Amino acid sequence: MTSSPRPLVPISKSRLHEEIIGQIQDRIIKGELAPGEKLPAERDLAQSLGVNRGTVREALKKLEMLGLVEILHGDGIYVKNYLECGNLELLKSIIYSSSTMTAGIIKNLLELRRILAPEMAAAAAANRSEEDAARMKKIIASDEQSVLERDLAIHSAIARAAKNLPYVFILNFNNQVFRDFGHIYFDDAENRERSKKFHRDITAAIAGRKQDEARKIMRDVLAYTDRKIDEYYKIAPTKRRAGGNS
Amino acid sequence: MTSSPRPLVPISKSRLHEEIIGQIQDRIIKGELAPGEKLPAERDLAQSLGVNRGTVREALKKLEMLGLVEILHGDGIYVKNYLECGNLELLKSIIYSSSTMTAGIIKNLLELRRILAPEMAAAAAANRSEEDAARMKKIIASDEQSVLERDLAIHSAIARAAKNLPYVFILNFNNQVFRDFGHIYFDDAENRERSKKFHRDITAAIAGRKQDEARKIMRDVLAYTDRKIDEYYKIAPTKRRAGGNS
DNA sequence: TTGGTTCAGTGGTTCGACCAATTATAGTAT
DNA sequence: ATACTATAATTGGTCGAACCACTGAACCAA
Repeated sequence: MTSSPRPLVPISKSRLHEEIIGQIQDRIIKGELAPGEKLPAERDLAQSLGVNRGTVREALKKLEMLGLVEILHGDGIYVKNYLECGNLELLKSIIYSSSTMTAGIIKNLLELRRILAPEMAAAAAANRSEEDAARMKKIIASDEQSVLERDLAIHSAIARAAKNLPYVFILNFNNQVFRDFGHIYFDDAENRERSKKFHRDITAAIAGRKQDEARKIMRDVLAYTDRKIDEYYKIAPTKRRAGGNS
Repeated sequence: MTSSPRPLVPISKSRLHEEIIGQIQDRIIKGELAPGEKLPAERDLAQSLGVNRGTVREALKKLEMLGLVEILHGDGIYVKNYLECGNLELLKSIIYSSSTMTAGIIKNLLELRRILAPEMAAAAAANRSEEDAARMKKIIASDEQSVLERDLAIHSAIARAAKNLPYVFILNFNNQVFRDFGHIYFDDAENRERSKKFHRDITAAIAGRKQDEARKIMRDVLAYTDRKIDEYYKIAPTKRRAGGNS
């Protein structure tokens, strides 16, 4: 109740080609379209969907960039094995589309974070610039945003301070997911206070270049948050719509 | 020298819109196009580039999926801050485009792998199915592929056995990069033998559900390989073309 | 069997037109 | 002068038809 702004609605901006992407993507992820399978020709797809060929092409361009299909000039369009691609954007689609997997994948993400984040916090303490420290202090000082947003910002700042670009990308992906599921943790007032303290402590440790302390602070806070989130999913394993298929 | 077949040529398939993507992407990554900046209208871009508007649109659709631009109906096209997106596909573009950053990012990737892989190996030992064990044994039995390919396959199999989908995606990304840079390590005959032994040992540990052993084997082998690769970059820090800008 | 040719199918690109959403502008009422 | 409204201009979204470039398969010739 306290403050669950939930930024209104995503709103599907119409955009026909997005609809086409969704349809094909779903069929691939559900396994209806097997890897290696050949899709109908663009002209046939356009006719089947009742849209213009150019619109189909725009959708296919996005699907190709996602790593779901491979387009071969003069040959055809083939379904790729999405498990063999390394596109996290696609993983996000899977998380948000199949509610049966969501809880499991969230747990997986938390596990990865529990392993990586403490080490990256230590790296941040070692590699931080003055600008990094200033950025973190500014975040904990601002009282405007929600605690959730500040938490995401702090983690992002730590990633930048660690000077590990791939980790920045992974962390950003994590944040994009946690922004939508973080309310599980931040709806509780005590948890919010605990986070604020964490923000101050980790900022002080990194600003003070104390690697071991930063690592320990991060490890402890994640152990706590993960336990809380785990309890939530244990209590309400599937509070979502029933009637889903396998 | 042993066996560098170099399968002739990949050949760039032209594809006009790919060229457009490259141009805009480069300008954004180089900072010539700042985040928030508005791009020319599609019609103007088409005229400037001397191509059709539909072609420009296909390029923009891919750039949007990459997370480099944001397209607003009736408004315009805006450059996004790519550091705030979580798209690893984009990271790959950065690795392959700016040779000045490549070595550093490779080191970053190795660091992440050194942290994650041992834990995931332990998780694989805990969660593996019979199918996972069989897959790994099949890989080490096949004598057809190169050691590099077998190494990538083993790591991929471990990731799948760990039952952590996000890690599968991250690992696949790693593999895509290491497939192009792995020769740094696998050109050496002794290293190749060492890898073969590692494949056997880690497979046995995971098949035997020995978590601690799997973790240790993975940690040890990565400590060795990373040291070798680090030596390479120390000896030949920039063996590439000179004259690059900052 | 080998190599070259033809041909149908498919993706790639182009042109021109119109629809839909946003923004800027001018105008009106208060 | 201000605030609201209607209009026009700008921009992305879709459409339709046509042609180019590449691929694969069938066919033919050496």
